[in-house]
Amino acid sequence: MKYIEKLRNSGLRPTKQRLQICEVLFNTERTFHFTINELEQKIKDKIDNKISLATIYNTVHAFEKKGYLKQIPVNSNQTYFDTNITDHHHFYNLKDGKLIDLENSDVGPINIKRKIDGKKIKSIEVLVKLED
Amino acid sequence: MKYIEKLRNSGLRPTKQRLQICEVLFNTERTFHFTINELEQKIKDKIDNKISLATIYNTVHAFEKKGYLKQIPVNSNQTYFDTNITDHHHFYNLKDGKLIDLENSDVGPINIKRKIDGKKIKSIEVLVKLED
DNA sequence: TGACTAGTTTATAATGGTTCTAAATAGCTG
DNA sequence: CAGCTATTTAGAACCATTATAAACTAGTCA
Repeated sequence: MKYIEKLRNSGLRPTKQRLQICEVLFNTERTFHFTINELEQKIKDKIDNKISLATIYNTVHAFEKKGYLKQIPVNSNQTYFDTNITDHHHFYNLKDGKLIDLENSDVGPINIKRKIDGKKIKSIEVLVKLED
Repeated sequence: MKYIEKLRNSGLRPTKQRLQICEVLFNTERTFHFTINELEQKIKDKIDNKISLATIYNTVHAFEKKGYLKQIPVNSNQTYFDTNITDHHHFYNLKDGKLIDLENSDVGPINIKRKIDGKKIKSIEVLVKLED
């Protein structure tokens, strides 16, 4: 299995559950956005055995901490994640709560001119809200 | 009271509670960011009578709908609001969860080149996460 | 291979921000 | 003032997320 190495190299034990979640998250044609609930559903559809909700939360947070997932800042009661970890931005369709990737070429470079003493920039994220 | 007109013009009855919340939110030297909990505390400090939490939620949402407040997209378990309703962006200090305004001149113009059929852009928001 | 140990998984309970409910209250219009 | 509707309120309900603590498992070392 191709994810065993990846996990071990990150200091995460390659458990059956984590490997299965890797399949769902990363063994895809395209990257995608998801909430925990949507991921839970996807796992149910693709995996025979059950993975508990707590494990899904644990795993998603572990993967995020290792940089395999990104959280997307959106105002919603649910947390959105992205399997596309490259620097990029999002449209957020207010009507259905769906996100759409924006390529960097669609936005242009963003240059933050102001500095805050003792702090460094971890990320720059642009959210473009869409309405009808 | 200077907020009576403002409220009436928006179709909101100028109740005692709403006027008091207006004082806390808008009768200030500077604009500021807040969560509902922080606002609740501020109200307790400045107002003699009690305003119920439900009313605070109702009022904040009513004001947001009327455009007197903006929600700021941040990944947090709490919702952040801003009394500065002009177009501007934010630093988000991950350490303490505090927001800092970025002037538009600190960021430069953001030009979204991609269009989505049938949708128009409601807002463009940049969040710059800060770490140590 | 057989423990030993630390890391994981799991069901379930707990937490906490937010929303709902339904009854009491207060603006507004005539 | 009367009557109507909007608003306020305490408390319950909701629901995403986190904590708990017991069972399990991967990795290690003899």
